[in-house]
Amino acid sequence: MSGIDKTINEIRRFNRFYTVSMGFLDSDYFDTEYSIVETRILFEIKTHEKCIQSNIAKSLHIDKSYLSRLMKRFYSNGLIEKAKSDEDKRATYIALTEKGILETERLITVTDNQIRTKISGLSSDECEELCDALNTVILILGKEV
Amino acid sequence: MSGIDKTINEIRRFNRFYTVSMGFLDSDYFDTEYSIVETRILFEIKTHEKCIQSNIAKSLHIDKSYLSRLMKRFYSNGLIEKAKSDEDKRATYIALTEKGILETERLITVTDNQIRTKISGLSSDECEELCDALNTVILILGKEV
DNA sequence: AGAAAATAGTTGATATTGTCCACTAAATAA
DNA sequence: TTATTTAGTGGACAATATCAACTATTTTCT
Repeated sequence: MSGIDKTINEIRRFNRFYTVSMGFLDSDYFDTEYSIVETRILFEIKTHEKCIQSNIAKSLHIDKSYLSRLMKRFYSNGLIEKAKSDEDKRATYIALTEKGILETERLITVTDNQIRTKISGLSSDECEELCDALNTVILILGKEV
Repeated sequence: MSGIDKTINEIRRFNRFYTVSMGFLDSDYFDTEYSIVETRILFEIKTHEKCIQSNIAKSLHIDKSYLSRLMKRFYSNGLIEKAKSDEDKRATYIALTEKGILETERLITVTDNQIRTKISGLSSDECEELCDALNTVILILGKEV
């Protein structure tokens, strides 16, 4: 078996482990009112200036019409505000409202606590080793994308 | 910030990266006729002797009624066969049929190839480093579950 | 042994999530 | 200037998932 094949197997094994371990399969695992995708979108808006829908759709690989509807809901729930772009009259800049910021931060806290529970038994050496390992994966795979 | 907090942040960062990178957000990314969960179930059946539904439901964290319906579909599509358990008359042993085995193997090949594409640019050193890192994550987090 | 609780699995009803296509309006390329 | 691409919306619908109620066993507990 070549190095590539070995790596593919390892990635598969990791994916089986990690998706279950983090609860990506059971979509209400992070027991908030928001789905994983919604959480990710809110985070995306929070961390990007002059955020427009098509960029979110591209970076998260989600359907633009689906995103449009989710945005509509965020808007009616008062989580986001819109501002017409001057540079491009088709586009709308999206930003979190005060309420949206609070809500997103609450969401982050909740999921942080869920992660905290998972790793509560780790020693600081293990924490460091884990961080290094995760970072290594990002560095290596990140070059590929 | 404590080591734990740093680790939580790193896990969040990793999750953001990895879910997008592997396409877990865009559910048709692995462009097969099967969802991620379905693929996982078929794999679970393939790798376990005397497989029963409640075990699958537990290990993948999915709803038993939902699983029941998916199984029904696998059955009508001729992917699985059932055998009454003698030890427990409530339970049914599930196994892949010949067709189910072929189908699952095809599925594995397809997803393998998708992973292969992602990592095609890696050197063998990078492959090894990646494997080590993934394995480290499993070892450290695996103790916790 | 017998009552109570737990487990395996199914089904109805329904909610949530996501897709596909067609469309308008504006921007960019030819 | 015509053609193509891009930003975003909405209708119609399909796929995915949840919840509660139910039967039939099995296990637990006294």
